[in-house]
Amino acid sequence: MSTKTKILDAAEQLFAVRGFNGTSLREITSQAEVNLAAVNYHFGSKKELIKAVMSRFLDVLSPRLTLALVKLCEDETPPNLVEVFSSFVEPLLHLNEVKENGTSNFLQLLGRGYTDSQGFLRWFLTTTYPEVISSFVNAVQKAYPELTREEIFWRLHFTMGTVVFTMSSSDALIDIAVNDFDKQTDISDVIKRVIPYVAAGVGAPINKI
Amino acid sequence: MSTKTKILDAAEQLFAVRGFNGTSLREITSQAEVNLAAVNYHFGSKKELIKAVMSRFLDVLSPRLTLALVKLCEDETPPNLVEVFSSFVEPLLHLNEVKENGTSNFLQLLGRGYTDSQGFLRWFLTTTYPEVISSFVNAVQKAYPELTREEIFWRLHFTMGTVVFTMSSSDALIDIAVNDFDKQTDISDVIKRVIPYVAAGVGAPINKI
DNA sequence: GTCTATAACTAGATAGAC
DNA sequence: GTCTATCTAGTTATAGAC
Repeated sequence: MSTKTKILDAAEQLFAVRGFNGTSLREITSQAEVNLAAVNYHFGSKKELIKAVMSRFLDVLSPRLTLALVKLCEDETPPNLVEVFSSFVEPLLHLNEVKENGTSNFLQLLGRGYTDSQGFLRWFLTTTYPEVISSFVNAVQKAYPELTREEIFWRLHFTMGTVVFTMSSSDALIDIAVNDFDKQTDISDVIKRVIPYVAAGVGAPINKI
Repeated sequence: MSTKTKILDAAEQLFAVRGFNGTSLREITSQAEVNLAAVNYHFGSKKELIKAVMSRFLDVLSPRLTLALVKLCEDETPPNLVEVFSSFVEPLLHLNEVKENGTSNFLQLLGRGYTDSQGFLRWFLTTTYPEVISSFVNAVQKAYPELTREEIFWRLHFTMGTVVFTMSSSDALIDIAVNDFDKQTDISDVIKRVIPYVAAGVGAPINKI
């Protein structure tokens, strides 16, 4: 296993748990059992390392997810919102096959990236992987044509919040669920629970304000 | 204006924008125009300062919100979910009268607190202000009795995510909305938009998994 | 490519003069 | 209560030997 990969793996796990700001290069390199200077040799800076960690997931997820959404829209009959959000399940869970804990790590990182580091990750995501977002907006518009683009904008951000926040604290939530309700739960259960919630939210009646 | 208040005001604003980890005591004291050592003199540590900033809001919000929720549940007819979530509006907007930008700052801080600092704020909130949470769970249960406690647990966390995430990036979202849709928007508009979303989410049909 | 050593800087906290 | 000065420990990043 190369030094580069060792760094990426350690960074991924630590970033997910402690956030980007909360993780030092020293912690990463000591967990990876490589030299501190290796990060700067291989990635140039901490910011570039963050991008590399995210890209490793996004390069796998983005085409799969875009394809699923485009395919759904090709049907004669328009999709419903539960179907739109269900399109995320396979591409997201596929990350578990690429990497141990891939799905959970990725979603937690996404959550971190939106609140740590003043929106730099939002910028990176929207400029580097815009096709995911546009195919998603497209699918929602087909499923619920009465929604204005403005209303879609807001509701997609609410959805992003729901998912990202839930996932960034999913470990704690799963712990609580196991203790309080004595139910074994994992990340795919959480995903299945969140789909009806966000589908209903996006599909809520339009409120004139 | 006392040194203590000057520190609280500066910390509140900086924490909201940059997060707790992302704000140094030096930034706070220099914006407050007080001496660095004053923070430790008045609050003891950065952690205690964070608690003090949050408590200033929670001491006002908590009784008002609890009262509104309890009152709603006293009616003969059970409340609907839109009414439950609408109960939050007045107590939240009231924070604007206590402090300039109070509502927005508080909600942003709440968002920060859930992702920064490994759940220490979650612990602080649930142990110090438990009556808000229990009166909320109670109201939801009255509005939608078919929901199991476990399902309520999950959906309330999804809701927390929606609100907290939206609010922690509300400045950026409002900017985008103003630019892309040419619509003046403020925090109370965002709150009004989010209510139908979360009400529909919590009220979603139950999915057997 | 990988290492040691260290530069250059920032963090939170505190002792002690006033 | 408020100040300066300083401590200790942490940070990212890099120069240069191997």
